[in-house]
Amino acid sequence: MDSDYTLEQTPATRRRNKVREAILAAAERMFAKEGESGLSIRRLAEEIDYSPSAIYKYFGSKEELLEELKDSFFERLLDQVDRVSAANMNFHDRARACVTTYVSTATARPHHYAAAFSSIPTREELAARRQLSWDDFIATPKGQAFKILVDLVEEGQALGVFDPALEPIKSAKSIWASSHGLALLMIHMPILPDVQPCPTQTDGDFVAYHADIVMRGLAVPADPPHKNGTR
Amino acid sequence: MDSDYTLEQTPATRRRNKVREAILAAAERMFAKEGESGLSIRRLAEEIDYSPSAIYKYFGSKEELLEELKDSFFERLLDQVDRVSAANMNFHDRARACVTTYVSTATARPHHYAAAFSSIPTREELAARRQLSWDDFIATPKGQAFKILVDLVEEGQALGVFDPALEPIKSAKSIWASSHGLALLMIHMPILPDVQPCPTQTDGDFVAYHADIVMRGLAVPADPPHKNGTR
DNA sequence: TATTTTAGTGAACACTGTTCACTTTTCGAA
DNA sequence: TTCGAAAAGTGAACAGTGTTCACTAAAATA
Repeated sequence: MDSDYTLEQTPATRRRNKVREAILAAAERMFAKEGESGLSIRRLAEEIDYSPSAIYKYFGSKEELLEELKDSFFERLLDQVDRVSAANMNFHDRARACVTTYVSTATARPHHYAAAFSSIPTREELAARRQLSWDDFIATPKGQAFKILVDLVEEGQALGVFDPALEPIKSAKSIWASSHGLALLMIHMPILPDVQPCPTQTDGDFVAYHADIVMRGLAVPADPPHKNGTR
Repeated sequence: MDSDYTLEQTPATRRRNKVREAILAAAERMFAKEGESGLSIRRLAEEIDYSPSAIYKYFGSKEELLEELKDSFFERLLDQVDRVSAANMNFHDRARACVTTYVSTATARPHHYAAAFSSIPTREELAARRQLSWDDFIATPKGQAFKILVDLVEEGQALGVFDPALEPIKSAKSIWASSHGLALLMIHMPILPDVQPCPTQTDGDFVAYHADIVMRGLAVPADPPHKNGTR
């Protein structure tokens, strides 16, 4: 136990943190380039001139290490979107910017983003997670990202831009799904944008295009929902 | 080489196909339950009472085997959506059903769907894929799925339901992104639907809700795009 | 200075996908 | 039917993985 404030690090802990950071930096580099399969503990150890078992003095397992990479990435992502959501723009541009920022930050580090949503919970894990309350969820990074969207929808409704009949939480989930989907489609199927006959279109443009369509989906409808269009 | 029609299988090839199917069936079972990490060649061999090396007489590699599982899943998925897209319903319901069918088929086999979009192409692979033409793309299963959406958008525009100013290909990509995103969000973050204060909402309901919002995004807009909503 | 805690290592374990020389079985033609 | 070739299947081995653990060397503490 440290006797006084632990804020001032002893040389020992400073050295230790330095090694830890070196491990993380090398892991980050390898992971960004080759993804989870390209990051092996042994190659990582070789990269930083340590023995493989040394890494286990800093991280409990490879999964823990990866978790840290993913988490810090998602926090960067959250930070970017948070900043944009508080920017000084008119509502439409701001809302669109939230989506485009999210997608472009995600696609800038494809392996990180894909890995951040890679785990498929089992039945038991699912049951366990059901326990956590709304407040607990909102405290997690992903919960905070979600809250940004909920607030955005509510603001849009207050401004009369979004349909007041929509439920903010559901709408936020819809926006997230649409953004998430575009990001992953661009990551895993980057052919799509280029197959179109008019190759003047770039990736970034389509992201904005998609964002606008998403916004339009929440807008005040033209008239009572169509019931025509029968075959 | 076979002298006559190869349609009538010899006992040898029939036996061979039987073993091949047995391998695929066991692999399918293991993969559906535990995903890619839970499917090992050795455990698979044990499951069907063969030696690990025997499997390599039927599949060039584990990746090839997985490819076959993923492909056949995606073809089932495509088939489902294709059937729905040709069903006898009014346009709105049919379009919505395409999305909901896609999502629920995807989430019914989470590991399959996630794996079908798991590969992240490298620079070189990307350059290679850029070569393939629109016609080549449309011939692939994913291209066919995409084409269903393009046709759907064009039909909606012809019916006056969708905004004629939208480009069908871009709109189709937008729909796919939104559907893809919801499917993966439900697979990887199944907490989301349940955190809402009103727990009467079930998963399936939200899929339809989301599908409706997606449709609204393509609908004829209420009036010339809003320019208000300034902060 | 003596002792205890920490940092780091090398060898081992239990896995993995994959290959290859080898045996056994099956099949088609002489 | 017999003989040779092709196919089916195997066991051992290789190279790789994550992880553990007894062990040494160094640093921090008393």
